[in-house]
Amino acid sequence: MAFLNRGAGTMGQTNPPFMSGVPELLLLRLLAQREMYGYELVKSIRLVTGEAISLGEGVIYPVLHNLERGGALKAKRRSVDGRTRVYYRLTAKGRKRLDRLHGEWQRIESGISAALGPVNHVST
Amino acid sequence: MAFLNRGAGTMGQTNPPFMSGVPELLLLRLLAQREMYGYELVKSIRLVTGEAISLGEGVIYPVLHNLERGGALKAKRRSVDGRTRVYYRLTAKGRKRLDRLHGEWQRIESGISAALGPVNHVST
DNA sequence: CACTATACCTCGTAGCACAAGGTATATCAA
DNA sequence: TTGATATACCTTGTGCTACGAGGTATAGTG
Repeated sequence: MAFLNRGAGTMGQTNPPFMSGVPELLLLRLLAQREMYGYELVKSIRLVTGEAISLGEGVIYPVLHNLERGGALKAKRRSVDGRTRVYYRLTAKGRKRLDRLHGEWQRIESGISAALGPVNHVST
Repeated sequence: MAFLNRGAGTMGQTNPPFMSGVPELLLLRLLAQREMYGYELVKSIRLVTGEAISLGEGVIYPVLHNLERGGALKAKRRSVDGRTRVYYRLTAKGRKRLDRLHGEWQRIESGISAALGPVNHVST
């Protein structure tokens, strides 16, 4: 069935692993509440997830850059106390992307929930 | 800080991506209910997740083999209608692994839930 | 003056999930 | 008979994500 290749072209294009994009989702979500800078986002993610998820700067910064390049975020450099911060703000495009990713996540999450089980509540 | 390398040894050992291991979790969970064979598991995952998650044979079989090698599963070949099936059964070790992965998943899932939002309920 | 915290960044790599393809048998239809 | 479809197993190569490590620079503290 190699002939019904998705994108056409040179071949060999794989779909992103089904569980990926969570870092992106978290970033977009946080930035939907207020504008923040990278280092702050790193700390914030650990905080809001109750230490459950801890993403390093090596994960955050590249994602931030990608999102900006894609037009989902707008960056603004600002100097505070002699330190340069890069603040990110969600654009309309980013908002849409957030909604899409959010939906995808919910689908997956509820799928897994269903598989993991009835959770053995008190039965009727 | 390269000196506080986790396992010691040759260097360069990375942690598994924080969201991985879900295929494994699903397989273990299904096999905790009853013994099944590979091809059946492929279909089953699509079913129980309500089409939300669809893992191909290229994902399932290798994971199955790994789990068996690790002693979490016990395999048994059986011939049905002239077709050879490899049935997998959960071992005690597999049961423990399932519980561990299940716990980890819950931690992560609730972390993400928390981040994604209070869901804007009626506030006090 | 060293150490820690803040704040940005990039590079190399490990590991995972993926598509594609390959083997073989059974069933059904043309 | 031939071909297609479904069952049932498998492995190989690769794309991509997330990861750790490391690098720069400034500010504050002991």
